Amino acid sequence: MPHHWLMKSEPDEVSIDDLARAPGQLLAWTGVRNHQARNFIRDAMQPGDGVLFYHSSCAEPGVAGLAEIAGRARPDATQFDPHSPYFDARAKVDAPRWLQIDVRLVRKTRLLSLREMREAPELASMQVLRRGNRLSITPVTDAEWQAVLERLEIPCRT
DNA sequence: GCCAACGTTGGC
DNA sequence: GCCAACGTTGGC
Repeated sequence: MPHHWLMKSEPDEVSIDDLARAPGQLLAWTGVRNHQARNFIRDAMQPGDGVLFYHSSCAEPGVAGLAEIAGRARPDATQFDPHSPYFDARAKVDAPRWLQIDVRLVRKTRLLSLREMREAPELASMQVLRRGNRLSITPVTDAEWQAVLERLEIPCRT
């Protein structure tokens, strides 16, 4: 049973256009430093899972495109890099603490703004919209996924 | 294990 | 820049 996800990225760091320009339109999703989000990568994400690529902490927050999980979880390389802002001194190569996973662009979409998402009754219970939510990766239900695609006027995949 | 202090997230 | 909300840290 495939899952769907919403993954937040600050466009100043990695935007939907960065993903579109990447070789193979594929990027490793690194820098997750929250246990719950990491556990989604480790335990639940499967190749082919749908991803709502969400721009956060920016002038126009919202869903900026569709992507898909493109590989398996593996140790996040940035945890071992002393020059990375995501360096974790407690992580060891033989005992990694954090995971990354590849994400491939499906298509860029119009921006489905946070405001529009909040106004959509079908999206009212989305985890990402819940008060106080700070998780950078949240599950998206089938119904929410369909509703987002409808709002973006994109035919649903089978 | 408790909990105050502090840091981070992220919309506005 | 503000601030609510939440996570993490570290003394006890």
